[in-house]
Formats: sequence, C-alpha cells, structure tokens
Amino acid sequence: MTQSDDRQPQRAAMPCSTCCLMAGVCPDCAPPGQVRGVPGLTSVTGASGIEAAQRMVRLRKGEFLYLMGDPVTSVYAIRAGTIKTHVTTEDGRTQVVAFHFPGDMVGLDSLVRPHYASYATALEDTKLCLFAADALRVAAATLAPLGSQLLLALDGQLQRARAVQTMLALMTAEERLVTFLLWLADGFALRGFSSSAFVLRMSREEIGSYIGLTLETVSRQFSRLAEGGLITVRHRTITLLDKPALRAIAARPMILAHAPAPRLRMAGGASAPVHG
Amino acid sequence: MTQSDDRQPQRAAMPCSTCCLMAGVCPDCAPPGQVRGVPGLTSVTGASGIEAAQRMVRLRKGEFLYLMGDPVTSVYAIRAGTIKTHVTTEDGRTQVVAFHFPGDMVGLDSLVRPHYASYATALEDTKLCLFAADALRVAAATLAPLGSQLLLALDGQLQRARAVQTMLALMTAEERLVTFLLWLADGFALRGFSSSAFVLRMSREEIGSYIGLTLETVSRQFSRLAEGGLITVRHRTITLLDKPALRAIAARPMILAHAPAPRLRMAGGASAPVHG
DNA sequence: CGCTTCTTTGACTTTGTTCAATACATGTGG
DNA sequence: CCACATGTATTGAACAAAGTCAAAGAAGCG
Repeated sequence: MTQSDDRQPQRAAMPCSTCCLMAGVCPDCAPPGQVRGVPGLTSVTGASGIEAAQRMVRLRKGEFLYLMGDPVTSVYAIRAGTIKTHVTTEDGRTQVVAFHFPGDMVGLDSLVRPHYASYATALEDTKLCLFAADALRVAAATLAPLGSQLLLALDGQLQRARAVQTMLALMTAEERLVTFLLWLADGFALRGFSSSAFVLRMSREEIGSYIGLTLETVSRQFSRLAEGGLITVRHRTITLLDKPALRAIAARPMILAHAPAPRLRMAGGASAPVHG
Repeated sequence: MTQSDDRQPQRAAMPCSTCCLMAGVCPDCAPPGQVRGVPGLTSVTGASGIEAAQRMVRLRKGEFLYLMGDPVTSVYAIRAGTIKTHVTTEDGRTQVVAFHFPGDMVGLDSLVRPHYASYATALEDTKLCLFAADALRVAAATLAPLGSQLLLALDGQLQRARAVQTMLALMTAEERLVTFLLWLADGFALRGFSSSAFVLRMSREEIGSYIGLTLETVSRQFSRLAEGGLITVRHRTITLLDKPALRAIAARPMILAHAPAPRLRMAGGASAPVHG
C-alpha cells in the first residue's frame, strides 16, 4: 500500500503452480519426477509420456498464440506476460472474452473440442508452457487427479465468465471500469504484486471490448475517477488512491461470498414470489 | 417446420443421457449395472457406491432448488422442466445467469466449491436427478471417465457463458432477443421438438435479465419483430416465421464454426495489427 | 526525429431506460 | 359461471446514458 510496493508487476515470472501441477515437467518449473501437491501423479505421468510433449513457448507482443478455427493441438499455462482471448463478429468487430495472467491456463476452453473457439494474442512478450492437447486429453481420461485439476481450472474460467456476464447486464460504465480495476488489483495481489499501483497491459479499446464499452467511454470514466481523486491515471500507469470508495462503487454485483442468503420458502405454494 | 411439428415441447421428459452417463443408476433412466457409452464405468461406480446417493427430486413452479450461499450438497441433471440460475445484487436486483433445460446439469458450476454461487429456481414443474456432491467429487477424483464427463458438461456451460458475454458486449436489443430466440429454437430442435413454435417458460422480465435489457424493451422488440412479420407473439407462445431473416439479424456474433480464420501473420513484427 | 498509434476531450445523436397508464390472462372465490 | 384480483404484458412520452463523429494532444517505436 505504500510507495515501496509500487514495483512493476507484469514482467515478472511466476513459479507457475498450474504448470507444475498439470504434469510436472516444465523446463524451468519443477524437475521431472518431482511434482508438488498431487501425490502419485509423477509416476503415472511418466507412464503416459506426457512430459515428452511439453515445451516452452515464447511470444512477442502482438503475436498470436492460436487462431480461432485452428485445430486444437495444445493447451498453455502462462509463466510470464499477458494473453487476451478474443472472438470476432462477421462485420469485423472484436470482443475480448478474457485476459489471462501468469499462472492462468489458455486454450482450456477448447480442450474438449476439435477447433479453437477464440483467438489468443500476446499483449506483451510472453512465456508459456505448452501441453500437447491429445496427450492431455488422454491423461485426463486416464488420470483422475489431472482431471480434477482441469475441472478446477475450467470452473475458475466459468466463474469469471459469469461475473462478466452479470457485470455487462447490470452495471453502468463507471461501475464496470471500477470492477475491472479491482479485479486486476486482486489478481496482482494474488501474485504478490502491488494491488494499488500497476500498469495496464491492454489498450483502452481492449478494456472497452472486455467490459462492453467504447474506448472513448473508458477514457472518460478514467478521467472522471481521477477528477474525483479515487485514482491516478498516467497513460497506462494506474494508482488506486481510495480502494474503499472504489469497492463501494463496484459493490453492486453479486455476492460471491458465503452469504447468509435470505431465507425464502423452499417448499411453499406455486404462488410464492420467485424473487425479491 | 410444418404445422404438425408445433406440439408443446416443454412438458415432455427426456431420456436424460447426462444423467445416465453420470452414474448410470437413475430410477427412471438406465437400470443399474448397465451404462451406455462409458466402458468400465459401471463396475467402478459400483465400487464407489455413488448410486446409493442418487434420487429423484420434484419441484413445483417457483420453488428453489438451492439458494446462493447454501453448502453444496448435490448436483442435478434435469429430466423434465426448466430451471433458471440467478444471482442478486446488494440493492436487490436480479440477474439470470443461465436457463437450464432437460438434459442439462444444474449446480455443476458449484461442484468444486463449498457454497452455491447462485440461486436455482424452477420456472415450471420440474423433475431432476440428484447426485450427492461429495460422492461425485470423490468419484471425479478417482474415476477418470467421470471426470471427462464433468469436464465436458462444464465446458458446455463455459461456452454458453462466453457467448452471452459477447452478446451483451456487442449486440443491440433486437439482435439480443433474436439470438436468444434462436438459441431456444436450437435447444428444442436438439431435444426433438419444434424449433419454429414453442412457448416460453420465462417472463419478459427474466428474458430481459438474461440478455441485459428491461422487460419493456423486450416487449417492444417482440412487437417490432411481429410487425415485421418475422415472428408471431401470443403472450408466451412464439412462432418463428422467417428463420433465415432472423439468423441474418443475429449473424453478428462470433463464428463458433470451423471458420477458415483470416490468415494473419503468426511470427511477424510486433507492429502487426492486433485485430483487423 | 518523424511517424504511427493511442489517448483525451468536445459536440451531437442514438438507443434503451424510466415512469406511467392501460390492457390482457389466468386463476379464485362468490 | 362470472366478477374480481393478481401478476404479466403492451405502449407512450420524457429522459439519461453511452455511442458516434471529429479533432487535437501525448507516447512509443523505428
């Protein structure tokens, strides 16, 4: 929260727990035969020969990891950098469906289908661990612990997609942008970086595409928040000055917490109000 | 497509392949010890004792299947009827995050977490197969084929959530409603019912909540489409009169098909346009 | 250092929301 | 069986929020 924790977060590499857990033989991750957290995984992995299929991938800014419609050959875990996955409309407009940061999986949503359902593009120079999709499919269908990992990762992406869904349906421009910033902040905090000062890896247009606004509206909202003293904006460098106030603005969306949940009749008459 | 295929779809029960595949011992589904499609599943299922935990659940219209925040005790497969899953904001507004029809899983998105992340409410009288969540978790972590099934089901929900996401971000009111109607039609077709005439199980308000519009706007768009001769609206009974025209309206969203994908430079300079 | 891309800001338009009134349908009780 | 009550749907008019078009300013890149 102080000045000293304002270091640049995005360039740093992560221990990439996902990558290690998935199969355990990432060149820079864990040495072969030594997998943390999933007992019994190593031996079976060795048996199915997944590790042979793995390797490191490097992307420069703007390069594609895969294109929509390509046959699904691999799934990736990000070690360093940022990836956006996006789709296009027939009239050429683009929609960002997710941003992926170190430790996240990319292409996971295409694992069970033959062709990628989106584009994946690097927003900056990025390093990833590659997993051969067919090996992974075989492994997931053979090796239960691996299946659980995939289940978990996929569920995480579903939760996020649902959160975006309700954001887009219910929130105003200001609320959307604040929510987005707080998501980023939380992500950085989770990765051990400053959650109050960071630099955006994506353009205004990409932010707008993700949260359903035009780039102009995103820019205007940044300015308004800065005028209000809630944040500081210098190009892509953002500082969150008043997180409580920001959280108050974003407070509208769903309560994912262990809410007590208003006790409503569970077996009452059909005339019971559906909600409210 | 003719008059004769205008029978009422929603009351009918389905063979519920999901339910059968999941564990194979649904009372009305497949007899124990006889599971189709997943070789080797039966014996192991017998060993883990899942089938004992299963039973049928019946809900009347308006009743809750579970509440947000409740401990996750079960996961469900719909045999007949319709379920909506929804969340609420702090100020009491509701957002439908998904509609579930026969054959769909409900509560799957909460399987890997301790508390339900949404409410689930019956839109009509509904029959479901219940699976004890802990048994399912154990089985998924033991039994690879089951994990694959869950992976598949979860992926389906993620794809749909992503589709809603891009719908909300890019489409106009008319496009959203048309897209929604076509999704419904496709769902009915998939289940062997008429895809050109059906009755909505949800109110204008619930539709609006799902596609990010107010109930008034939904109503107006229904009227406009009817004026244009594209559909017929009689309360909740909808007839799609000109599906090609409707598809043209909805054509904006992403191409999930095996698109040839515009070949863009894959290893070119960083100055390559991120999107065309 | 010049070019390109990204960002900001302004003026105007469009779309969808809000508020409000009316109509319709279904199911209930007299 | 009908009148009534309730939730649900339609429609109109005024309003607000975000989008569009346009132009100028700032950063980053070669």
